[in-house]
Amino acid sequence: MQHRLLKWFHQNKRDLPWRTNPSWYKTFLSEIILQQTTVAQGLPYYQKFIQQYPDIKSLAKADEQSVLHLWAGLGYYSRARNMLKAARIIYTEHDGVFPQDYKTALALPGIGPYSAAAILSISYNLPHAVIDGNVIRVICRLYAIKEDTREKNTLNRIKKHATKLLDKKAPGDFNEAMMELGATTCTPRQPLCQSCPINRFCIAYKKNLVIKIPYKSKPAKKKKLINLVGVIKNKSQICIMRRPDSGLLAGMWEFPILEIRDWDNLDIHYDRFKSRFELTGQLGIISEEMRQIYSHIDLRFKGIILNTAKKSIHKNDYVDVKWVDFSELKNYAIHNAHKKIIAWLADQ
DNA sequence: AATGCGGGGAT
DNA sequence: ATCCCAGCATT
Repeated sequence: MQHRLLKWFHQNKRDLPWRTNPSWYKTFLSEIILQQTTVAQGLPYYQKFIQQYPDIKSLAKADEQSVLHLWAGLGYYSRARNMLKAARIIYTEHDGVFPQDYKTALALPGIGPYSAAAILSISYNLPHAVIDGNVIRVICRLYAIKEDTREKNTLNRIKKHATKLLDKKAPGDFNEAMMELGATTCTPRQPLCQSCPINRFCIAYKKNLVIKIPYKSKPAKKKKLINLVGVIKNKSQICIMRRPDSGLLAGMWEFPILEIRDWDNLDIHYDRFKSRFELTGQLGIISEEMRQIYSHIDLRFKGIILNTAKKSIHKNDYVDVKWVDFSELKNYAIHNAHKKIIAWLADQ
């Protein structure tokens, strides 16, 4: 099994930038970026990061806002913040080299069981089996495991299989091969079982259960939220604020918002917005409804332009305030929902 | 064990 | 509109 898989991998692996002249740093960077993220989505970000921060020293010495700015749009922003923290620890406490044992790796911020196993196996050929979404799917099908993959019990079974299967001579290649197979052949919806190198070992394939496996229970329903997004203008300047360092979109810049229950009584919302930020001013145009789906929130929002004569403003829970020209907005780490507001403004 | 944390693509 | 994908940290 291992031999067939490895041979397939060597013949079919995708040509990805972290695979040419590999180093632990490239692996580290790519693995953090690819957490909860497809290669297609993460690739341009990897290119930007390796260009701007080519080695551990340059990353360790970067400031958080620069890293968040480069990360903006990719989501799960704590990954960026933790990656920076980890880089600083590696640089100052581990002589600038990624730790070579599992426990020490796991202690780094943002490095969990998956990333530790991935980096240690790929960079140092250490025998740790990775368990990611691809591996879960491949193993569930190989052994026709029908139980809910959200359950701890099921994951423990999968981990046992993965550890047993791991090729101890080439753990890095084996791990990459399993994930590559899951990403390109043993896919969720239309798996290419005919061209799978290990279909002869696959119980789900034999029993015609491939499309029913793996089973995953439904996640909780998303909470619905509605925001009024205030584009507060003083002459040519626009007000942006930075969110607190924890919680949703931590540390990111945005236009000040007001949470509302529905779109009725817009005049009242408008007054509440002004009193919340201790503003006076004239209401301008209001945008069409926009939408952003987060992992646990379904957000609908509209932009509303507000012209004010003064720059005094109340911060509320925000930690920083700036007045900038429209053209300067691109220099700030602004999350995707409010990039949609910027696109709307650009259209005016 | 459950929840919080983004974004995008396919159907 | 509704499905799906993908790890880590905190509670």
